[in-house]
Amino acid sequence: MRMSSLLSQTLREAPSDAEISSHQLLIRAGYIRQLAAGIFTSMPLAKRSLTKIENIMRDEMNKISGQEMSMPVVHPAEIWKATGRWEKVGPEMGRFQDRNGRDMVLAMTHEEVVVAIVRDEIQSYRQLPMMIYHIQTKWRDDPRPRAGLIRVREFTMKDSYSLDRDLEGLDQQYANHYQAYFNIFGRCKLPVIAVESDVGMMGGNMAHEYMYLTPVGEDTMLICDACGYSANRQIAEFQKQKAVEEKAIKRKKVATPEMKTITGLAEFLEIPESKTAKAVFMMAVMQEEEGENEQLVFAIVRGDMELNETKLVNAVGAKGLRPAEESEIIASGAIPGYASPVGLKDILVIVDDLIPESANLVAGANEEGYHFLNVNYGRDYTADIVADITAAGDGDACPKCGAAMQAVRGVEVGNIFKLGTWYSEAVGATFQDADGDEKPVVMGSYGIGSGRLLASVAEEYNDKYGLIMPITIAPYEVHLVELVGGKGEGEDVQKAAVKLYQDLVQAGVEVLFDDRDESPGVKFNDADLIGIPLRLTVGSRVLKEGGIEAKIRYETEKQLIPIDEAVQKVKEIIQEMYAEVEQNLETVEFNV
RNA sequence: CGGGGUGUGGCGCAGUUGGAAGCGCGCCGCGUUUGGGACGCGGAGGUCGACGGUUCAAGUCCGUCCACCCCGACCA
Repeated sequence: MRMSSLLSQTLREAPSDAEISSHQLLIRAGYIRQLAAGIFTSMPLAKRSLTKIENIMRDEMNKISGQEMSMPVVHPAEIWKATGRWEKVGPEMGRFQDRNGRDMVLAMTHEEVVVAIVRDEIQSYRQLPMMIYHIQTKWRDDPRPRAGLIRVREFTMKDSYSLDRDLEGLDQQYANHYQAYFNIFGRCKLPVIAVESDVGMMGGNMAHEYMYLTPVGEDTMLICDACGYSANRQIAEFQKQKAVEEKAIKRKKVATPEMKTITGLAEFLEIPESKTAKAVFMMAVMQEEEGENEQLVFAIVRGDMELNETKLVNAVGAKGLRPAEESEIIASGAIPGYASPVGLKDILVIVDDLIPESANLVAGANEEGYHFLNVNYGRDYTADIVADITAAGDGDACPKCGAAMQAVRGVEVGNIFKLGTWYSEAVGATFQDADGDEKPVVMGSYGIGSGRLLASVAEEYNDKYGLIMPITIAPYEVHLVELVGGKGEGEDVQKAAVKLYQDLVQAGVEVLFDDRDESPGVKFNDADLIGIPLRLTVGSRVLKEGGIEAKIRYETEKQLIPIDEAVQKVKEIIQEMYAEVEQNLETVEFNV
């Protein structure tokens, strides 16, 4: 490709609304342009990188017997009503009506289409196991797109779906994906860790997220260096410090005027926050037979700990949660700021499993301006549910080995999910098994967003000059710079550069040829910015020495290559780069 | 949806008490330059986010709305 005709201008300065480096550099280097919040155009450079990423995904999916297909982006609402997600999913789903007034959906994922196909196409166990995938546009109207390509509303995703006779088959396909995903990220040179993640409402029994660890990420993981335990904070467990005190002390009411927060209360009473009980009121959306129903949930955690909403949702079996309004709290008989379950009736109380193990806490007296001292679970009140509902934090003890865990941030670049039979049962996607019984197909779903992967790689590999793209996903393998300056020698340089360009292309090398009439500084800076791993320079200075100059983007040395060996030598360098990536792929252990 | 911020040429920005819309980069033309974002001369490019109001006069003051960014809520 000749740069003189490439649709991509580099920018000396990043747009002011780009804050993180991958966003700034992808914009500055001309890879992407923004159209609206969370909606981006992939310019030719990004498109080439994305195509390479997608081809890596294809390769790895094909290796584990995936069949590529293409499912529609626009769906009739019926298939979403069939699984109940038409109602379940909120405004995140794009909905519109066609000209005949029929409800339509913009695809945010493709389980519905998969089960619709499976229902019609899979009749026999002889057709299973099977794995299908596609690389397709998704629309999720995220309330807060951010950080360039890290979190967008429209994106392309490789999503695959495993279909099996039984759970053993699912386990196998899940394990296949577990490894294939490490291969995909490894081939893109993106370091990731797999962490256990929330399975949510889908009846699945296992899910993992692939996290690229970076401070710009918005998920928090707890990882244990000692034993390797790692989990998303949403579900991370930890060992809690139990109290050793006697519980016998008598309950006592004290005046605590204007002390509505735990911090204020602890200061006022001169006690640590761990000696208080924090009351959190949530409205839980419960799925009842005749539809949804909201119920007030009174959650109690120790004052120094944080409620984990995901754990709470799972513990009470709710569809979702929202903070309760003050009026809803008052209607229950509790006083906001001074609430406790002591003396309250007809309210769903759920306490963290540490609470029964704690002694003599300060809790609200359900009276404006008063708290109780020495409140004890069991004696003063009981709960409907006792469960782990607090969030693990940095330094908390590992649930497996007890060592202090680290809280780290990351970007979720992929996930794998054992769905089970939830979807197939919902729509009657069944097959006849060898024993003659009609059984629901057992499913798994697996996803990787290609744009987010590109952005993560850009975030990981850059310096003050620009991007440093791995050879496997760089838009081109070689950035050829011609320096046609000088007096009288320009023609020779140009001839040599054009010939080298043509020879390289002929030899199958992907070359971005900077043939523009620009100064050397501009060309070198643009080359650094775009971040193609190998840069070749043809200029009169080195040409006189009978060669061209080669520089690897992430190294400082340059080397002179005799011009008649250039094609061969370049191919060798490139091969080495590819080989280095392949060598570093890891086989991971996966224990189902 | 709550809190904060920003909207002036493609990008980055300035614009004073309301009084003729500017600068740098980029872009076009000519010339000189040519190994790390060259220089000279001459140009093009703007409904100042939108609408309404105040005023003799609005980029500037007032109101409403919109868009984008950041934090939070949210994230099959």
